[in-house]
Amino acid sequence: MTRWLDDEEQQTWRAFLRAVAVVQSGLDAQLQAEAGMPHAYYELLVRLSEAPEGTLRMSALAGAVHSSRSRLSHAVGQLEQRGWVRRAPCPQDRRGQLAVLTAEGRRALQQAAPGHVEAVRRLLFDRLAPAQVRHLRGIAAAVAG
Amino acid sequence: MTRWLDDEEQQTWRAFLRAVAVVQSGLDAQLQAEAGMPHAYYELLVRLSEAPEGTLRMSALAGAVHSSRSRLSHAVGQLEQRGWVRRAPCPQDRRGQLAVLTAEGRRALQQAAPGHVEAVRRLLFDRLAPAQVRHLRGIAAAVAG
DNA sequence: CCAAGGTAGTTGAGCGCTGAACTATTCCGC
DNA sequence: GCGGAATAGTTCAGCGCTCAACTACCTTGG
Repeated sequence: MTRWLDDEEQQTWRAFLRAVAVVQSGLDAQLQAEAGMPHAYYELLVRLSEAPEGTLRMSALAGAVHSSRSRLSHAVGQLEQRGWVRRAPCPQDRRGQLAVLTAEGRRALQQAAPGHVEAVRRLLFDRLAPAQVRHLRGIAAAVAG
Repeated sequence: MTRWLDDEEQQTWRAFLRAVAVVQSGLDAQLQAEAGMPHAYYELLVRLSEAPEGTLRMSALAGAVHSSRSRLSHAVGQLEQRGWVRRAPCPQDRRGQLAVLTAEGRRALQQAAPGHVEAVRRLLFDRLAPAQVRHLRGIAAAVAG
């Protein structure tokens, strides 16, 4: 009944898990060491920095990083404590909150970015041939669904 | 100086992150819901089940799943509390500990496995063409390093 | 209008992980 | 052999996440 994995699939699966672990832990280690933030927080800063006025509704930000509302609320709380983000009431909807990137937050992001990009290259792109990078794009898109 | 990501790399990277998040959260959700354990614990049970006598030195088990000693110690503590693993002193090295899969642990693994494999297929393999699976293997191996 | 249900966001408890001490044992060079 | 370094494993504090309430506000049907 169960469609078990054959040997090749098993190997692919385990290599996949290992690769993901290597990339993620490497990424988190680099950001934590050099910028004092986990990767999830870095992504929040990136999304905010790309938004007009560095501002996004909480729910829009949650959607952008595919995070739960709860997680985002905790995370923004942390970012706020560090002075990288501030909350503001949403004019159109009094239930809503805006997350606003502060100047200090933008500075923190700019300082973190080069090391982060370097890590992304070192951990992922530099290890792949150009054809593999092309393939990865399609694979990732298909899996992301 | 910094080798920034071009548009295509950016898209690949974000798709990769998203794909990984989908697979991991889907996997964890399935195991948590149907077997009451996180994926990391499932992997420990798998590695133990593959070892002779269902037994491995703590450090060997840590190596097998690429886990820190600290993390493993906590995890085995949990598995022990659930009766799925027991600890035993290591005869050759009095510093050492053996993690031993119990009959109950093996049963828990057998019950969890079909649903887990189904999730792996649904989240990863079913979304990829055969050629993509072949490519993924090489990519994952290269990144796992 | 206004009550019922949906939506936005927060909060609190508990879990798993990390990194840094800490203990106990073994290994190694003199 | 013996004293110092390395190794095995545990423990603790703190962090980020999940899940389930909970509050506050908006929307919609009667």
